[in-house]
Amino acid sequence: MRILTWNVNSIRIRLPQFFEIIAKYQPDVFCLQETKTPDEFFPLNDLVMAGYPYYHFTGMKSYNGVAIFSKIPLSDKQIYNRYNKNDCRHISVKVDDKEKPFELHNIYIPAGGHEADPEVSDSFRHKLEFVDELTEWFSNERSADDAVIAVGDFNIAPLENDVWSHKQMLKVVSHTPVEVEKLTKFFNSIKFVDAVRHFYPASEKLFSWWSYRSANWDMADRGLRLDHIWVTKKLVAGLKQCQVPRDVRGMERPSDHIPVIVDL
DNA sequence: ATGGTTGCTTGGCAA
Repeated sequence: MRILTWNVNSIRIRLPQFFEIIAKYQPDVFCLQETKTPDEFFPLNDLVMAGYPYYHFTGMKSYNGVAIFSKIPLSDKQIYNRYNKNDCRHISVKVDDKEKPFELHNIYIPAGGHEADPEVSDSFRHKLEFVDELTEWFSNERSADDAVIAVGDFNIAPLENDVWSHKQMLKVVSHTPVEVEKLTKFFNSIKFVDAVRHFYPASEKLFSWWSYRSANWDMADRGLRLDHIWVTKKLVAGLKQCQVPRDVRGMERPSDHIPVIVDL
C-alpha cells in the first residue's frame, strides 16, 4: 500500500506535473491539498482516467481545497467544517483494503499569516484554534487502538531539523513554540507515530517546502518540513519505506511543496 | 529591515 500526500498549489495549473508524479510513484491512494478550485471546475475526469476510480474531494474558489483519490474502494466519506468555516481543509474516508482497512484523514492546516501573535492576527488565532479542534476531535472521536492515518500540509515544522535554522525560525510562523506545542498535543491525541521520521532520523535535516521567493532554493536550502504522514500504532509494524523526493521542487513550474510518500 | 514569487475567474490577497 503506497500513500502519497502533496500540496499541489492549484490542481488545474499543476496537472502536467501531477501526471508525471503519479506515473512515476504510482500510489494506491493520494491526498492533495490546495486544489484551489470549486468542485464544478475540478478536473475529475483527468484524475479518474489516471487510474483512480474512487475519490472524495471538496473545494472552493481561489483558496484551500482537499482531495483523496484511490485505486481501492472508499466509504464513510466525511467533510469537516472546523472553526465554524466551510473552508475545505479537512476530509476523511475509510480505505476498504481487504486485508488492512484504515481511516485516512487529509488535513490542510491554515498557514497562519505572518504575525505570530493570536491577539493581533486573526489568521494566526485561526491556525491555533484549528489545531485545538483537531486535538479535541481525535481525542474524543478516535482511539489509539484504531487504524488511522493522518496526512497533509500541516503548515508546522515541529522538530529542530524540520527547519533550515531552528534559531532563526523560532519567531517565524510555522516553527514558533506555541504552534509546535499545539501540533504535539494533536500528535499525542491518539498517540500517532511520525511515519516519515520513522525512516529519516531526527538528527538529519529534512524539508518538504521551499518558498517561491528564493531565486536559488536548492543552494540556499531554506526549507521547512510542513507536510506530514502520521499513523497509529496498529500500522507501525507495517511501515516499509518512505520517500520525500526533493527533485520534484526542481520541475518546470513546480509547486512550492514536494510529495511525501509512505509504503505500508 | 526589506523584498523576493506564485496563483487566484485580474487584482489585492494568501501562501
